[in-house]
Amino acid sequence: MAVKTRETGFDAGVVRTARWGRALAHPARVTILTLLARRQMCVCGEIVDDLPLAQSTVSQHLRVLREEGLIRGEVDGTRSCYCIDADRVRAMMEDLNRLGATLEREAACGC
Amino acid sequence: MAVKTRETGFDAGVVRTARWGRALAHPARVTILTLLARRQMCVCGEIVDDLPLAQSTVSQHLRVLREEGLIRGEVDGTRSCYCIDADRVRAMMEDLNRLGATLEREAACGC
DNA sequence: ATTATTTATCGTATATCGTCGATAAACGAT
DNA sequence: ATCGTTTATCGACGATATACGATAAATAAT
Repeated sequence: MAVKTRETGFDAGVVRTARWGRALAHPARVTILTLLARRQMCVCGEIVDDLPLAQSTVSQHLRVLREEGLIRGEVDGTRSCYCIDADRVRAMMEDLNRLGATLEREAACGC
Repeated sequence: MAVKTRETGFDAGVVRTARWGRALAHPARVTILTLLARRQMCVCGEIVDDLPLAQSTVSQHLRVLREEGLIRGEVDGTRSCYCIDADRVRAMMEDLNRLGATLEREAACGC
């Protein structure tokens, strides 16, 4: 604890949690994740059909999720095949639950 | 399920989850929440002292958290007293854990 | 070989976010 | 009444985020 990142002055763990938040901060990205979970198989461009967004925009959101490690992509011929990275999802949920536990612990306040 | 918001075309539950993500998407806001949890009492401007940001900026982040309902504020004389809204935090964690459960359920994929 | 399909990236436009200083409002203290 | 303290809001500005169309690259299909 109390490890601050030099640039921002924020606790490193807090920064990590905030990055998870940012990854989930757009409905398109949450939708993509649930979509990839629903179909057991890695889906590719069908994601575009299920979203009210242009193909290039969906590709951007996929990139964000990929950069955070929540999904992995593989090229399969002309199409791309994405799937959830279970380990990273678990890591994310651990961080988020750690925050939740911290917040709920002493939530009894006189306000 | 399958309730879409008219404006965006996204599932309503997904939009709600994304809003939680957005609330947590900045280190300052995560810090504020943990700070309010650490001190049992509602703290006010001491938050500013613990953050590497200007007072007005902190006030903005407080506003975001307030708008999402995660914290509540009360004016006490010349100072403002904030504290965590335990119910909303619980609601947030429920939503996030629901997402987590969905994502981890069928994470076994051939990729 | 040509054509069609799929997807990532580029360029760009717009909107939202993050930040600060300045200011105003409310209150306590003198 | 005046002054200091605290905090929310405003205005401005740069930085990100979001969105789209166009394009390029790679492959499949003819």
